[in-house]
Amino acid sequence: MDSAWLEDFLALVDGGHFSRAAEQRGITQPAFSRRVRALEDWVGGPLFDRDSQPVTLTPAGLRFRPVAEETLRRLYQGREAARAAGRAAAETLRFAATQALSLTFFPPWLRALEARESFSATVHLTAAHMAACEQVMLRGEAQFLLCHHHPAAASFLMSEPFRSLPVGTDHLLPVSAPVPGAATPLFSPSETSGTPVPLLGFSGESGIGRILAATRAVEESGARLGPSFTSHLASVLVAMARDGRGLAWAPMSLVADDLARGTLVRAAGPERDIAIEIRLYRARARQSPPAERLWAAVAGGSGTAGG
Amino acid sequence: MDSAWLEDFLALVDGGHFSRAAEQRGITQPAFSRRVRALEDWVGGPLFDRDSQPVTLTPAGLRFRPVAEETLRRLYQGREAARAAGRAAAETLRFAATQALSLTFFPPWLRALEARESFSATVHLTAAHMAACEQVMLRGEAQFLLCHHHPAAASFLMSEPFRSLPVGTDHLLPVSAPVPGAATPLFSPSETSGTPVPLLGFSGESGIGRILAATRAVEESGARLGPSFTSHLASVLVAMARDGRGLAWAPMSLVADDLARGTLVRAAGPERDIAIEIRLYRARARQSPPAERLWAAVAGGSGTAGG
DNA sequence: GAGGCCAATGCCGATGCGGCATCAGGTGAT
DNA sequence: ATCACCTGATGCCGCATCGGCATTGGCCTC
Repeated sequence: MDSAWLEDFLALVDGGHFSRAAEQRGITQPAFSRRVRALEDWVGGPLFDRDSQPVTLTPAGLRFRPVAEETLRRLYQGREAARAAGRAAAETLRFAATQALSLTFFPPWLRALEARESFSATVHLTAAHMAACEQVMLRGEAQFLLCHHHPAAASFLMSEPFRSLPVGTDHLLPVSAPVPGAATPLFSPSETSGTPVPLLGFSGESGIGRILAATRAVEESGARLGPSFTSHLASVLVAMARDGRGLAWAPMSLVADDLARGTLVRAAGPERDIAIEIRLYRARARQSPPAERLWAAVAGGSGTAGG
Repeated sequence: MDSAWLEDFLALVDGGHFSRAAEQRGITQPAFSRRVRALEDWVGGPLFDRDSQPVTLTPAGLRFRPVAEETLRRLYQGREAARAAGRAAAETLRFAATQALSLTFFPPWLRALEARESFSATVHLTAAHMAACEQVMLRGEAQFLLCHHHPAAASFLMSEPFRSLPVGTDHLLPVSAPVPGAATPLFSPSETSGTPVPLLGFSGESGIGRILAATRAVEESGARLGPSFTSHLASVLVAMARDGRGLAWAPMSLVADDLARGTLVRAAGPERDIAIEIRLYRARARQSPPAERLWAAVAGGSGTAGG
């Protein structure tokens, strides 16, 4: 059943004459006649009484008329809706970001970018731990991934089908709640007393955890550390540290406020800070125009492209 | 837009694989692939993400899915409804009958026919005056016409494209209200007193009027008659006569009750009665099966066919 | 009875569709 | 790492179908 047949049908109902309706539909009268016949064959009975002038609808045709009208209306309406949905999806910028960056870095970074380049696209952000973010990127569910990067921590994101740009810098540093009333840490890697320092550690899915493991930062701190709690969520570990539950390595972006307010203090000197980058990753394959515009804006505005 | 494309679309949504959906749809995978592509071209954007296994819907496809489902449902539903409408119309027996026969003759005649032949078809009856009935037959809006017939009253119904069967006999007779308290007519054609007898006459559209005109019954009655009221409706004239307003020629079928009850009396002796037939007319052209069955039943059960 | 209008039909050429064979990308097993 | 297999896409070809043209046949009007 060709939807053109329905248009033909309505044109004939409207015009009342095969030849006039055919002209309106832009085909010859014989072709038009055959298409009407085809529709009648499909329905299974005559729709028009050709014996009267102008041609009139049979009972079957009378019943079929609203069907044809509604079907066409729904079809064209549906097509428009699908197009709109496709367009909206194409213009949506889909980000993935690790949770730490979603909370602190992403909002002002996006705002600055929007202010500078006046993006109007809608934005979708998937906040997850690093392993989940990588899966999202692999499945193409996000166009961009914002995460921490350290040369020692390998990832397939550094491989051929992906590219990245640096968009900021950060530090990983050990923090702890302060000793009550003082500015000295409750726990510190340099402690040598009997009980091990309780460590608030990252589980394997975490990007920061990978960096810490790769740089052997914990081991090299020289501390006797006992894992007391693990999470893949930096903010959870920070909350635990704030509560005096142990020592945690956290990104500066996440604990700057706490350090300023004194609710957390450095547990080691700045010389032990691990410098890390914040990078924006994308698949090398061509993305949607809005995504490409964003990439160009990031590349042009903030740093040099990297592989 | 071919509705088959919508079926293909839903099959692919369901199956998740081009090759499996193609098999289900009874075509090869390449052809199926092209038809899906054709639908996508028509919609104006991709509906499936072919990179995932099984293939998944894009946002546009997700939006289009209910459209495809509803469109197909409405289309098939509408087709069935149209078929049913056509079938019902084809199985409806459409009669036209003059009003006098609609009221008295038609109901018991149809009941007897149904009892004898066990028809189940629905019946439509158009009751109108003779001229309107003829138009109905000419336009094919009725398959059968039930009316009075007299050889002297010509009609195109006696011409080649029509056939007829006698289904009963009747008489036209002059009637009048009785003289109060007696069984003699208030008005009679044999009256010779000064004032003319008021005539309740048929207008030209009436079949009975034509017969009376053709047989010159009124003139040959020898009465001095003054037209006082005309109608194309026999029952109206009878009601007027019952009210003592004059003399009317009426079919026996219509006034038998009145004569039995004495609310009307004969205004002339039975020797002046005009014998008429009740005939069933049809177009010679082949009619619907139920109509042909009815015709055969009438022809076989009650009389001999006529031209 | 002739002419005009209307829809149906026969015929032909071009377009398009489907099938076959093949290609290309990705995955899993050895 | 390689091969086998499964996925969907594509080039090619034959055939069915569709549309246009010319014509027929029916009906109405003048």
